[in-house]
Amino acid sequence: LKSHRFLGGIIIKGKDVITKTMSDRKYSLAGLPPDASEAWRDYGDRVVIIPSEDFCFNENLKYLARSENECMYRVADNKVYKLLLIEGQEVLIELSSPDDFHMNIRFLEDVPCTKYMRDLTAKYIWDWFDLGTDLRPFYKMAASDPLLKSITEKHHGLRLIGVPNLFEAIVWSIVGQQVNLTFAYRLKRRIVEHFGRSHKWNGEQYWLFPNPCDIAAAPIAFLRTFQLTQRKCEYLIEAAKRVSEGTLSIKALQQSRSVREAEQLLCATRGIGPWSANYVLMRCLREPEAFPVEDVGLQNAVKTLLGQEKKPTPKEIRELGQRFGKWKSYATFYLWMVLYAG
DNA sequence: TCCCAGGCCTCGG
DNA sequence: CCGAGGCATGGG
Repeated sequence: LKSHRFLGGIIIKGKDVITKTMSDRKYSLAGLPPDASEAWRDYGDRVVIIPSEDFCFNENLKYLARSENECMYRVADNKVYKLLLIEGQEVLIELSSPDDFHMNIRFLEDVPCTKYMRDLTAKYIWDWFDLGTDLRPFYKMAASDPLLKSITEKHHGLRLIGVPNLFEAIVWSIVGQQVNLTFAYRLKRRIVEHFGRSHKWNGEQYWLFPNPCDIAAAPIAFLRTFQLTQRKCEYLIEAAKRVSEGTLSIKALQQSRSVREAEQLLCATRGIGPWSANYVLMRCLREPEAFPVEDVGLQNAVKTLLGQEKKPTPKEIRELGQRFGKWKSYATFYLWMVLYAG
């Protein structure tokens, strides 16, 4: 298993000077926790994840259940169901928690026959829930921040749920531009249900996200029938080409020398602007300083919390970001909860 | 009908 | 470099 990490550096963004301190992150996207034997226990037919502290399964469930139209997993009866592709093999899992802290991974249908496969599955979940991050410094910062204090207390134990698949993160960021979320989920579902692989279990269908090459080869006219605009069709196809060619990859982004450079790499693809780039860096690359300033959800959350009439301007949001330091992405994620959970 | 939606691109200064 | 305007499309 490879271990990746961003490199540190200084980046200049507008008038802001941000000091990068990424190397202090304990584990990253493809890194195992320091001691896997302490992070989960393998019981053969199931695996029990043992998070580090500051984890509350139910808070994460609230985020996962935010939309009825989400097609990449299913939340029902306080359990999460998801189809994974591990080493080319389909693995259907059920996630539950007996005590709101530990997570049980149950393998539905075929139990992976090797411990290696079960370890990779556990690691996927570990990464998906960002269990390698020590949230204590964030909570310490948030406790004295008027904007974050109440929501971080209310949703204590919420993790920044990731989108581990780069292509999925990019597609979602393009599809979600300038349309309401209900519609965006519908668009994504149409794409996934046409181009993706699925597996039926117990009367429900579970989907893998489509391969970029299939979307790269799709005619625009056909994508248009999903009610995507002409522009978005072009953007999706272009992005799909770059991901399938390898021009855009997790590795390339991780090898960027700064967040700024990673942002520029993403923005080099037509249709990916500052919002999409930061969204992808936040959800897929887990860049702590990623900050989607243009995000209307973020703006509305701040507006609500401050009880203002008008949405804050991007400039005001950027100023807020200053005091979030290297926790901008986490602050954003928690602020979003204002919209889902009231 | 009108405004809004988890923006991006182009183009004129 | 920046700001305004156009783009497209469904939801409420």
